[in-house]
Amino acid sequence: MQKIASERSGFMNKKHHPAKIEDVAARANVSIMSVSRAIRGVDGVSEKKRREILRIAREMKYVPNSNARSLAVANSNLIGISLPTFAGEVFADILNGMRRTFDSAGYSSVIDTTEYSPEAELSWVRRLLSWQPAGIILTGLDHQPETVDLLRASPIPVLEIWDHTDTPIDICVGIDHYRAGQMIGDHAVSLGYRRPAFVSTPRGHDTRADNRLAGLRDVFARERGTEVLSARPQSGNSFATGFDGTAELLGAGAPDIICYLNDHMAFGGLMCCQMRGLSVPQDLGIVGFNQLDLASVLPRKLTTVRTLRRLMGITGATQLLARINGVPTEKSKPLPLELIPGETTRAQI
Amino acid sequence: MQKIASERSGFMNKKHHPAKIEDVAARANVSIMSVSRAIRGVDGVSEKKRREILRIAREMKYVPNSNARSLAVANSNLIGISLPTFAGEVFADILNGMRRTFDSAGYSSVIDTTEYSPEAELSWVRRLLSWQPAGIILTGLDHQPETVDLLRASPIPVLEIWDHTDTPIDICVGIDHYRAGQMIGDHAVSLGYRRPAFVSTPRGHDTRADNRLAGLRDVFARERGTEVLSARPQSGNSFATGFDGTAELLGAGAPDIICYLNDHMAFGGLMCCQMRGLSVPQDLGIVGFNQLDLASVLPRKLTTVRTLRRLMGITGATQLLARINGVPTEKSKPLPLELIPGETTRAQI
DNA sequence: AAAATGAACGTTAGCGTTAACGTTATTTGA
DNA sequence: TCAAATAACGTTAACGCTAACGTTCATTTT
Repeated sequence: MQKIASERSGFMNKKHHPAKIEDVAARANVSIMSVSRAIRGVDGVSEKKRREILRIAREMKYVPNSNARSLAVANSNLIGISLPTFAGEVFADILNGMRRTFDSAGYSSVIDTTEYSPEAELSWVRRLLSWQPAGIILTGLDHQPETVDLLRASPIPVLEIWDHTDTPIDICVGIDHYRAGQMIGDHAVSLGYRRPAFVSTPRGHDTRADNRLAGLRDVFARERGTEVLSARPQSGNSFATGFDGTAELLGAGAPDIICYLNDHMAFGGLMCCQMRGLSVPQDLGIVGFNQLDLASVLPRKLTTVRTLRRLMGITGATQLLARINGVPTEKSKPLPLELIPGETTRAQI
Repeated sequence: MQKIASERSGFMNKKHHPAKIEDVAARANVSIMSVSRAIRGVDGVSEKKRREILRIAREMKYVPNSNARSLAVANSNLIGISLPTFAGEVFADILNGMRRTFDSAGYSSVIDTTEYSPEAELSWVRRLLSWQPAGIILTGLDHQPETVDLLRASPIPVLEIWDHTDTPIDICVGIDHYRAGQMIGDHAVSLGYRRPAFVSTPRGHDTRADNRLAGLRDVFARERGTEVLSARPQSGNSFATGFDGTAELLGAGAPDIICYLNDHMAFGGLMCCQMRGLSVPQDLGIVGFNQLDLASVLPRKLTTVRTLRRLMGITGATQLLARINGVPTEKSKPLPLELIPGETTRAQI
């Protein structure tokens, strides 16, 4: 004597309410559970009935309610991801690696960007937790204390990606940005450069930029006893930042090599040099970072550092999936860096 | 005589189960409903008790279960978004515009990329529908019939963005790509060009590229009676595509102007010309699209078409929110295009 | 002073699904 | 041939939350 659920709406002057499992069951003359089993592909229904049920479900345009499912099984197949920004290739590459991995494992990813704000990250984490995600991914290591508390208190696996530390919240996959700065410094020193400079953005919370600068600075302090000039112009985009930062540095001091936060900025720098009639690498060395797509068409090969971003995404996702499935995993996994010598720095002296 | 829910786990050798509303209620000596009301900020609790409850909830690190909430109220504050790709500035710009708008209205967005596959779009739409989202956004107009059926059958508002049509699934905000192609064609014709070519990617389902090419083709057919050469190399990225496509076209015919799917490809083309010793615009005209960041640092201003992508995102999101709130909205809203004459095409003759 | 009001709570009944356990036919084994 | 095993179902009770309606008790109104 149960009433059919879809009748609850009294009269339906608009689009009618979507079918639920109950409606499919009624129409197929089976119990709700048989429909549930048929839909999920678990056994407990005969092949004949399963086909029949699936046919009817399709006919009725039945779409399972994930909220009800997640509530019943007390978890979801969502992976929550926090990125600083969608701009640029870097995070898009990492993201693609992760997504491909999650997709093929049946997980969906929900993404938010924080624009480099730990407060925004915290509010995202709060929202995420309310969805009972299977896992959470944060970019970098710079979090609000409450973010860390919340995540530690929850049973949900957490991956910190892009940066590297031995003491992650849970697990960590990334590169050592300080080491990257050192690599660039070592290379520059080996080529005989003496007056380095660094261009990045004025973002308060891009600790990767700070770490790379620190690595570079330490090498030059040790090997040459020189300071690293630094510019952080507030420009609209990476290309402009590189251009403006270079102009600023060329006005302020007389660097013989400028290192940039990424290849796009380095390109902006190259354009600035070209405009001022400076030749690269004769008058000035230029070093990028990340080996971005742009570099593939430049007539002069850019000196840069290769970061395996896609691989990082895949590795991170794989590690997180392992954690989710209870497989023991390494706390922290650093990815290799490779300095790519190019023609925007002078040849070995 | 109700048992405390958190005790259900028998013994808790790991992190204990997260607190639920019931636990907070017990600890605060009030009913579940008072906690619910306090958390949601609706009235029905005294200020004194509300503060007390919120304090306790925070102490217990209580996080509401969104699945249960969505199930109970039969909707969510999710907006599902489908994009072709995260690569490139275009969709990142649109996305940023949309996200900002949704965020400030209290909605979260869940995003998926289809890599230009309508099949992938369909499976995403299916998954989306199961989450009872408040709205759905698709990029472009090229969908599987079943996608359209599903969305038409559901009561959920749908926005199609980036492209333009008078017969959207529900509502539509974008630009007319055919018109954009015509604009480029008109400009090229007015500058006296006679042998146009077009470079894009080999993606089967980027109908925008096809529409722009069609617009360009029709103008040249009408005004000059000439064909448009076309190259669609399978390269790794936009820059390389532009480079390779240009090489291909220069080998095949003798175009006097090449139009590209976007500025990045145009830059690849410029680099190809530079390498071959061709001077732009004397030997060849170059036209980009979208006015991307890169263009801001190029020494020679690129002829391109400005698209208001961020505005498009904001407009689209605003329209969709209006639909969600039952406010009457226009079916379809085209955004303006502006041709930006530059120095990579010859001056008016 | 009795009645009417309203704020501040609590109770009940779902929301749509699944896990766990029943029940009924059908097959199998000795 | 009959108990035992198995396949194919159905029933019941959650999952954590909220809408709708009850209840209580201090105010206000007449």
